Amino acid sequence: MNLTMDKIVNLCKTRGFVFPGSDIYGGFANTWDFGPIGVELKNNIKRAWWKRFVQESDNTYGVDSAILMNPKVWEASGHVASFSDPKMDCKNCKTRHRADNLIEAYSKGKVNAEAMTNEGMEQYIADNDIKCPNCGKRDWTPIRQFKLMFETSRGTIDGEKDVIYLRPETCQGEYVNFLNVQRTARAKIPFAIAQIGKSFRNEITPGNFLFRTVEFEQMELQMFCKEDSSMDIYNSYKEQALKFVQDLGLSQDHLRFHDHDKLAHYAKAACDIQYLFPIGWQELNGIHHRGTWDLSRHEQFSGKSLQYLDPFTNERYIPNIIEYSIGADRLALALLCEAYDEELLEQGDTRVVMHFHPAIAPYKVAVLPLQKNLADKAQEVLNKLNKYFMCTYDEAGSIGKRYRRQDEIGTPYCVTIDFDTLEDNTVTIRERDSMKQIRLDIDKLVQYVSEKIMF
RNA sequence: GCGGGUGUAGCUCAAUGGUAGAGCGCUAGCCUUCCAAGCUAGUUACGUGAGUUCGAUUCUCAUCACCCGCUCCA
Repeated sequence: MNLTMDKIVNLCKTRGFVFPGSDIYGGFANTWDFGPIGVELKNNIKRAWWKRFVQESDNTYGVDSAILMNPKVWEASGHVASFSDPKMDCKNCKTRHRADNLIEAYSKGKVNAEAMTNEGMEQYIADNDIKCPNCGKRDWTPIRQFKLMFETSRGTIDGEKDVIYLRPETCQGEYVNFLNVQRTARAKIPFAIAQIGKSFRNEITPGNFLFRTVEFEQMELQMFCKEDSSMDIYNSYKEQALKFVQDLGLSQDHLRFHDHDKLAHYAKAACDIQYLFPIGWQELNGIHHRGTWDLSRHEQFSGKSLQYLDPFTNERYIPNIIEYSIGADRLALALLCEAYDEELLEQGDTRVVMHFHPAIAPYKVAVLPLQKNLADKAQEVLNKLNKYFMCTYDEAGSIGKRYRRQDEIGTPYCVTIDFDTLEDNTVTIRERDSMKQIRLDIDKLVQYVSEKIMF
């Protein structure tokens, strides 16, 4: 099977995983709305991540910080200064380039373009006759800034508004709460703060369905540690991050580490886990050794001490930070791609089966009366099961057709009520992947399914 | 923002200067005791605006939206 993004998008739209944002207005570029089964999938993914990294960890604490933060946070983080790129277009071949990259490439890194003004960069490019790397001509537009943070304003009186920003990353919410969490949780280093939440980036060229969107959800944690153990922790998170996505069902063949050779100015080490999407190898998550940069900057900009007092040695220090961050939407996309399977049928047709791990499948159980006159009993069973997990019900069409409907959205179990059910209180439970059927007492269903869907 | 492309039922596609059809899907009914049955009925569309024309879904222009490149990295 040749898996394309189109197939995934199509399935998502027709079955109700994901719809184009603002659909009835013709859409709104690079926004997507999760539909009835998409929201279940995504919630299950978030729950699985939280369970693995917060619930089952003895030193990780959650927060849910505000999206809108004091603008000084973004000055401290460097986003106000650097999160807007100086871009120039080549008028000849219509390609776009970053002025600072052009200068640094030309000078082989000897000139620090980040320290230059836009006018300075334009002048430098003119003086040195820097040409378009694509077509070789020098026919540039002036530099324009592309602001990567969404701006909004606070204050109801026009003209007296303060510019504030939609957060471009969630981690600052952990950094500013570092001591709050440490104190109230009585946490000792090493410990981590985790968060799941939305971030916003005014990307120039987003795209590829859920892969890059202007509004996206991050699942990330910041581990605060001593410098001497920081590399061990960094490496440990690489392994944990890989195991997590493998446990969710991503195959080993579709995953690889990608260590960065070019590091951000604050980073001591950085590594991605890449997934083989239909569009090629792309980043799924990142693990970054951020050193003391973030907390030092916040100390500097806030004027508050962010030092940790080690209760064993009585030394005070700013901890190192290891960041582990994964995109929830991006992971959902990877899992949709991984689960997607087309089965060849006799007439040469195909049908789609989604092989989700049961823990992330939108519906765990579909309750199906063999015939419509068994609907009452089926409803009774449904009402028992949906106290424990997400279920669906279907009585329309033949039983085979209904099994296929469920296969197409990845429901792992179908429970069929037949006439024997009325006599002996048993049902047929049919498993998606094996298509095996067993007979089970109704009162044992909850336990049976619970064990199977455990993550 | 720039260049190219696209726009007809929920989906996949047709046809046409005289306002549109199919398959799939979906809904209801009949039938049916475990993997796409059958029969009957029903369901829904020309992105928006202007121009040419007696008349535009079709031609022209504009506009909007989306897709693909130029970017970046959760």
